[in-house]
Parts: sequence; structure tokens; C-alpha cells
Amino acid sequence: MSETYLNTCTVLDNTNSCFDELTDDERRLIETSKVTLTYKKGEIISKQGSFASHIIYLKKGLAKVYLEGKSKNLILTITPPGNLMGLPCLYDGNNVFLYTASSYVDSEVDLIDIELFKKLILQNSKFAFSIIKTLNANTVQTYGRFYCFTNKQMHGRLADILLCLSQRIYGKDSFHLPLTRADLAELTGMSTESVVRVMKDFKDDGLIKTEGKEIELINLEMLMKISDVG
Amino acid sequence: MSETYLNTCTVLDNTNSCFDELTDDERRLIETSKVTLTYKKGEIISKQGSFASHIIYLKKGLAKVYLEGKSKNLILTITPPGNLMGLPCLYDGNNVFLYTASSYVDSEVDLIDIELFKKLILQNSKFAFSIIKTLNANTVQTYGRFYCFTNKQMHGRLADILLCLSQRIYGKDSFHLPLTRADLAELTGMSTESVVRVMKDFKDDGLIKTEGKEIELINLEMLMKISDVG
DNA sequence: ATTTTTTTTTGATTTATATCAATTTTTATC
DNA sequence: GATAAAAATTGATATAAATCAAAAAAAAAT
Repeated sequence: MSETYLNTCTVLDNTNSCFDELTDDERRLIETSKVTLTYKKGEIISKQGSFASHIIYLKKGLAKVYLEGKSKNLILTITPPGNLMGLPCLYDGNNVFLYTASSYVDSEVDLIDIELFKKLILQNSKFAFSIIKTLNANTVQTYGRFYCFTNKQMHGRLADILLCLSQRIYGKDSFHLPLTRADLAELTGMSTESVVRVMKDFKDDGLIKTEGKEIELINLEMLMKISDVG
Repeated sequence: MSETYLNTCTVLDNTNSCFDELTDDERRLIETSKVTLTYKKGEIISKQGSFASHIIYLKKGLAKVYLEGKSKNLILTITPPGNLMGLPCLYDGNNVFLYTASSYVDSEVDLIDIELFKKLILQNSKFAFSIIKTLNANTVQTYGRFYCFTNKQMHGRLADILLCLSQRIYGKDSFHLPLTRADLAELTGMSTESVVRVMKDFKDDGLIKTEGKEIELINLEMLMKISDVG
């Protein structure tokens, strides 16, 4: 039970390569029919429950993918550029977005017609297989997140997210974090006040340093241990 | 936010039809190479972390699919006959079972070589597409379950499971439930004692009746309301 | 520069739920 | 049928974490 994949980490790390499997003709089909859109920070890219006519490819920016709840949202994943959104809509008798996606920062997406997408899957099995792999990569991540939300407690979950952001988005121990405490709360499934308190614990214990929105992870080893123990 | 799909329900209801997409030759390939095994109640069918050389098709019985945790397990789904297990192993650089599957009752499975399975996906895109649909059906369910575990509290979750078992497995309001309170606890992510207490609440409020392992749902409407409100 | 709004922080209280401990009931075994 | 083992129940207690309320700090708007 020290599974690398069982962590709260939310950031997809599979840059999507499924388009590599297409022929030049097929790729041209997408290129000529796709629609490119830009979104400002905070705008909704796809709305849970709305008709899903397109698969969404995130070209630039950062997206938040989440289930909308009565009281609070459940963030499923943070999607960096190079990834597809809306794939789970490829599902019998269902052409509806299962989740809402919104932009964390200014973003740019390509919309690919879902019927064209289906057609490509049916005519190119390599492409289909690569979609299968992508879906499974997502599933692995969701399982890990699910496990953490139900098994780890606050300190573990927050350590997870800090490590995840540091490693998967910024690639360094010291970075500028544009998220509010409320964002972190949403991400870790805890209350804003609890985020503040746990952050304070981490600071008091010398695990992290913060100055405004700048954050530095000082004791990575200990953070990992906390993440692991839960 | 009164989504039919957002419930704790754990039972897969998509009887797998992907084999219908195969040609006779392809089906024969599977038939001749498959290995059939039987498992007694409680035995482990696939072990999380072990080498996944096969995709598992459940022919008879009922399987519990779960992540093994340090202290407690997280049940991902209850799989009735006609479904595949181990599909998420089709994932780059990964030939390891992501979850453990064990039999709730005496069960029978077919093991299909994973390399053959991959070959069929790559040579038959209709088959591949049907696998995609199956994976997505699973994802929808996992999302719903994830939402409930993090948003609903005990009464809602238990109401969910009772309704789910009644509707999806037994197809009637009155049934023999072979699960212990500890099983129900595992299924709903609560402690055994809490299951007992909530069941008592339901009985006191005239929502259900129990006699030994027999259980009858009396006030379905109210149970649904509890499930919905959380 | 001042006001307004948003975000962060802190302390006190409440709540849901787990845990612990003990007892009763049911089921299985010899 | 007696004994052992497993499961269900009950009550008391502990705990993690949310909520509530209020103040301080920071950011944005005028």
C-alpha cells in the first residue's frame, strides 16, 4: 500500500497523443471542421447536463473539471493544455456533459464535432485504442482521488495537493500559487477555514513557507510522509 | 441537481455487449483461448497490484471490485454477470490490476488473454468503440458514487444502497439480503455500528421492515427523498 | 487616498460519525 | 443439543472537521 497512483493529485499528466494516430486526411478533417474558442478566467467551458455536441481539446490555459453539487462542487481533475475534455459523453443514449468545465486562467480550446469524433473512432482503431488508454489514465486518477477523499484526512489531502501542484504544474519547490484558500478548499474537499488552519500547522512545523501568494515547500520528505500516512 | 446518475448505487447495469461486435472468427479466437475458472464465495479473483495478464469476464455470480486501503477498502462497484473486469489495465506502461476483485457468492469467470484483447481492439474498431462505451458507463457510475461519498451523509447513502440493491439486483421491494451489516458498512463507507443505527432509524420511521436477512422496503418514496436530500 | 469588496485568519461551538466496550442474538460446529 | 464463533445491537465517549461569528489584512474600485 504505497501506491504511486493513490494520491489526491488532480492534474492530468497525459498529454494527449491520440491525434498522432490519425492519418493526414483524418487530421485535415478535424482541422477544417473544428471551432476555436477563447475563454477568460472563470468562464464556463462546458456545463454539466447540457447537450454535448463537441469534444473539447484544451490548447492553452488550465481548466477545472467538476461535478456541480447542491452545496459544494466536487473537482474531478485539473486539466492542463494538451488534454481532451468531454470524452465520457461517448456513452450509449447519452449526449450530455457529465461535468462542468471552467477555466482557471484565460484559455483556448478547439471544439471537435462529436459525430466526427465517433466516425474517426469507428474508422481508425489505433485512434480508438489511444482513446481507451486516455480514458483509463483518467480512471486511474479518479480512483486515486476517490480513495484519498474517503481515506485520508485534512493534513494528508492538503500535503497531496501542494506536492501535486509543485511537481505537476510548476515543476519546482517554490512557486506563485494563484489559487485562493477557498480554491484549495474546493480542491481538497475541506472548508476554507480548515485549509487556513492546516496551512498554519505546516508553516509552524517548518514544512512550508508562504509570503502572499508565493509558496515554498521546504520539507518535501515530511510532506510526502504526511501525504502517505494520510 | 436531481441527476439520476448521481447516486451511491454500485451495481453495474450494462450487460456487456461488446462481444456482439466481433466477427465469428474473432469470437472463435476468444473461445478457443479463454480459460474458465470458478471461485467460491469470498475468494479473490484479481489482486490489486498483481500482473494483469487477462481481462476477466464474469459469467456467473457476483463480484466486489474494490481498492484495498491501509485500514478500510473502498468498493468501486458490484459487478453482476455479463460484465468485464480489468479493463482499466489497458493503459500505457501498465499491466497491473488497479483494483482487487473478489466473489460475493460462488462465481464463474472467463479469462481472456490481454494481448488477444488488445489485438481485437486494434483490428476491430466497432469492438473498440463498444469498449469505450463500457468504460464510460463505468466512469459515470464512479463519478456518481464519488459525489455521494463526499456529499451525502449516512442516511442518504444507506437509502441509496437499499434502493439500488432492490432495483438493480433483486427487482422487487422485498428480498433476501445476504450481506452482513459489515458488508453494508463497507459498501456505504460507514462503520458497522452506524449502519445498525441508521437501519434502526429507518425501521422506527416505518421506511423498512427486517426479519433476519429478509428486508422489505415499505416507503420507497421517502427513501428516495432521503437519498436525494442526502 | 479612501472606500468597498474580497480574502484570510482566529476562536468558540456544533455536528456527524467513528471508536471503544460490553451485551445480546444468531449462526456454525462439534 | 451444547459449545464456540460470528454478527448485531446498545450506550458512552472521543474526534475530526464543519459551521458560525467576528476581526484583520489584502486587493480592487472609486
